[in-house]
Amino acid sequence: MSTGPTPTPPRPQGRAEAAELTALRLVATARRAFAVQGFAQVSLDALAAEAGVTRGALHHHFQNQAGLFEAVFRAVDAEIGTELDVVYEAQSDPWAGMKACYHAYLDLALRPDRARILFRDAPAVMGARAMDILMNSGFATIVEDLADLIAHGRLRPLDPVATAHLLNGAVMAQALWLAGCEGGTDAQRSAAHTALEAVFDGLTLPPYATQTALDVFLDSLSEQP
Amino acid sequence: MSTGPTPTPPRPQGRAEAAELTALRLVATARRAFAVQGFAQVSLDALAAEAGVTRGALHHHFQNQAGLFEAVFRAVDAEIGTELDVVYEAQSDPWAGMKACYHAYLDLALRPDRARILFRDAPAVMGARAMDILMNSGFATIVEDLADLIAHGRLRPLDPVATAHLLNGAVMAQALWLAGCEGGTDAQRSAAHTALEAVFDGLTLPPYATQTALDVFLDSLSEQP
DNA sequence: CTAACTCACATACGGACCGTATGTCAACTG
DNA sequence: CAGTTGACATACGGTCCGTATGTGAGTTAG
Repeated sequence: MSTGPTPTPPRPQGRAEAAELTALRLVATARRAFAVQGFAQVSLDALAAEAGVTRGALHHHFQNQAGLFEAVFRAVDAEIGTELDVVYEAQSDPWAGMKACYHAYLDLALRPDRARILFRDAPAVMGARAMDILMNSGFATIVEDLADLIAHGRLRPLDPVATAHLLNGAVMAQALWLAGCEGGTDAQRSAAHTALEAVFDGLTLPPYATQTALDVFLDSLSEQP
Repeated sequence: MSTGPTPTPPRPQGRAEAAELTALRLVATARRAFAVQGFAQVSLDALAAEAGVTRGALHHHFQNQAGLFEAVFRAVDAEIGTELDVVYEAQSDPWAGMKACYHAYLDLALRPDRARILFRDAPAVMGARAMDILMNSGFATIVEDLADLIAHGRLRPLDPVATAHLLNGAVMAQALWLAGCEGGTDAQRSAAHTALEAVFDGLTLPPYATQTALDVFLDSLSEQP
């Protein structure tokens, strides 16, 4: 067999692989353009030229500008998902892992190259589907983990599905709000994290639910205007 | 003087009044169009025709489509402001009045003919200025009232400006989130109100800060999925 | 091995739409 | 009453998008 055909051919690149590459190149180029210029300011002509193809190729892979945007949107969402997997694995405790993921989501999703796409343009371009997609990313996993935590007595006996909606809604609200303020000030971002921590405290069993995080946050308001 | 010229002439309508009328007509027509079709789907040709003028008149009053949108945006924001004044006056207690205003803001701003303009299209069209304008609507008044409440011992000794930012940010985050979900379900809306009430509880002095509202909300999650 | 077929992509076309530049006529002013 | 201002209409140029059609390389069947 010597240097026989590898299971993943590296060079030959049949027609299908080449097509997928151009689609990926278009998505990558579009992502950069959408992030810095915004959806409405991006010209498909310029975009295709920058990607080294014509608009014909673009319309072959994506129905229209909104379709291309949705592909970019899903790519960014998926990318955050894989990064969150790393965050989760780094924590030994499942409850700590879940909390770390929500905190990390705020930072990861609000990165300048992502915030505009996810939270500023997506609602206008995709409507309610935008938030639906973001909310349901890894939703099933969250529900499972919550059910486990509740079953093991780590959390109050809440409905896992409703609680997952609550947590996702809370973090999404903070993200939308901060994205609308150009990422927000450092104080605003830390306030969002503290508010999130307060929600987590509320989910734990009574001995842990002291609402200390919210108190600390409110007290800090007295000092730094 | 008999029937001399009234201070607000009802009929004659000089050139200035007529011009203002057409501008108002354009804003009113645009508001309806933006609310139902969304910014990007509105044609200025059709808009001007529906208002009974040409696009030349439109561009005489507004620089471009974004300028017209911003006029509509500010009109909606101002309209909510006057409605909130009524809500505030209906409450005898200043703290109750402030709380009622924030709760009312959620309902008033999320009305179907307003939510899309304020929270879905505005961030894409106007950028960060959108949230800036909404945040600063009546901001000075809120700060004054908070300072009074704190001085009279109704609230914890917090910085009024920072607290006003906190409250406005909280209600704006809830509104943005619900607007992204097509107004949200009834359960989501009541959850937003409950979360808001929890923040209010946290601002009151220790004897009142029992976080009961959040507890009630969390307990309710166990029953209705 | 070759001929037919498929498909990724390019080219060409028609049309909607926007912003500006220019024209016009009524209302105001000295 | 003549000059000026300003509100609005008309006309034009240009950008951009979506589709329809053409083409040539890659794939497959016989």
